[in-house]
Amino acid sequence: MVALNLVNRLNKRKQASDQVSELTINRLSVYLRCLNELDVAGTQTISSQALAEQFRLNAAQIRKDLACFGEFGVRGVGYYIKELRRDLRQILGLDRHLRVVIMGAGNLGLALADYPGFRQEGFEIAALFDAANEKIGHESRGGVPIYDIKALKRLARRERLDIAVIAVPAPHAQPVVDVVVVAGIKAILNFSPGALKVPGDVKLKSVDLTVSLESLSFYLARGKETRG
Amino acid sequence: MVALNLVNRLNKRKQASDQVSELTINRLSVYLRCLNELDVAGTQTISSQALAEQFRLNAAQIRKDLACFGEFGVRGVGYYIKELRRDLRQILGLDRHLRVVIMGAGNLGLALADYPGFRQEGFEIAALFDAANEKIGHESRGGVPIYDIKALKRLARRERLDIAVIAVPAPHAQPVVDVVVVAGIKAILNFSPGALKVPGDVKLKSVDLTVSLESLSFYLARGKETRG
DNA sequence: TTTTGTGAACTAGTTCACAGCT
DNA sequence: AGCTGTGAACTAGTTCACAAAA
Repeated sequence: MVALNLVNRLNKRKQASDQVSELTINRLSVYLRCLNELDVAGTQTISSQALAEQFRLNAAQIRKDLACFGEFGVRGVGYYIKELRRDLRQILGLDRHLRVVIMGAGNLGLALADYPGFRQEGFEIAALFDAANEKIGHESRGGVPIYDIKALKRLARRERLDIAVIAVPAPHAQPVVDVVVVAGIKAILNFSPGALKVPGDVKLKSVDLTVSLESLSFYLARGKETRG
Repeated sequence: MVALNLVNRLNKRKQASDQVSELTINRLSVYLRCLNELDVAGTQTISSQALAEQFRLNAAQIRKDLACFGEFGVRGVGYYIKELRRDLRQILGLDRHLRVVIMGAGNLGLALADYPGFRQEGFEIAALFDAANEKIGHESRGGVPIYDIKALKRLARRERLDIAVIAVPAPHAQPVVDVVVVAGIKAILNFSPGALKVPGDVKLKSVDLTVSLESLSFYLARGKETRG
């Protein structure tokens, strides 16, 4: 009976082509983290209302976000945490092992290689790549090996590499991205400032630390003005 | 004559209370970086159209963004790069020295402390703070000193600290943020996953690396489906 | 003529409110 | 009774298109 319900729900799942917003995807990831915590705490079910209160969000928003992918709730009850957790992991593609490489074995690259948050949810930091001879052959504190950037294409051919993280200085970012693209990697998380060009079939996501800091600066300047 | 025009423009500047969107602020920071590059390259003026082409953005968008703060362009000409650069720096509050502290002297905190992008545009990494005795008294490779987190309040009283960067493990994030808030710091850049609570007069900006990676994972899973 | 600044039109995203299950 | 799923209403953000200025 439960099994049949599950099949029904999965069948109802909407087509991928519906074009889901990036904001929705980001929130699914947030919901998943919350569900993980609730699951560990032993909670069985949660309503969209209760979940919304966790991050001062609107309950309808959560329901709409989930509705992009099917019907996961039970009216009068809410969502079964274990079930929704499993469904979200599947939607986000976390039900398989994902191999990540980090381009640039400088301070930032090395820190990201050993960042515990990346290890969770099935991500594996497979390797670091750098152009500097003195770094090649060594490894991060956490044991991630550092290879020559020239070896990326070879490694990518030998084993599947899913995501590349760009942690090289700004002037090298575009050439390094080009190497990543040629190696056939289809998803890039970029930490270097400035715009990068990638082909249409490559998903690029950028985290711009300078922009983040400068926007905080704006609110500081603005705040003073308002209060003054 | 030029001086008079400048005064006119600044007088026209709209009130801060207009409530400018965060997206606009982020873009201003992007425009500024572009203007810096153009200025170094010796370019004198640029039209919103030409600027828009740099990051496949709409020209009207740029003009609207700027219009939130006044009239900076010259019809038939475009924008004088040096002038607009100076105006944007002022709007973003970058015309003064900003002091940044980093909470957490782990891999990530140490990497951020020496990150060259932060040094630009007037940001100074004043100190790292950690709770681990064996770290206190040492410094980052780049020479940023590591202090005891208990000393934050004292330091904040002695010298102005503008922005705190949270680079501690997730379970410590909220308590550390509380310490930062008590020390009177009004802007926080958070790298730890999960929601944090701050009072209304503190501006919190979060960069969630797990969410970024998981959203890339979604597009990988989705892409396969579409192509398959 | 060129290009800004901006109202109007459009598009995307959020919230409301309620029918319909359980 | 309680809570989901969703159309309708609303709000925010983007793009168009053109009058006005240099």
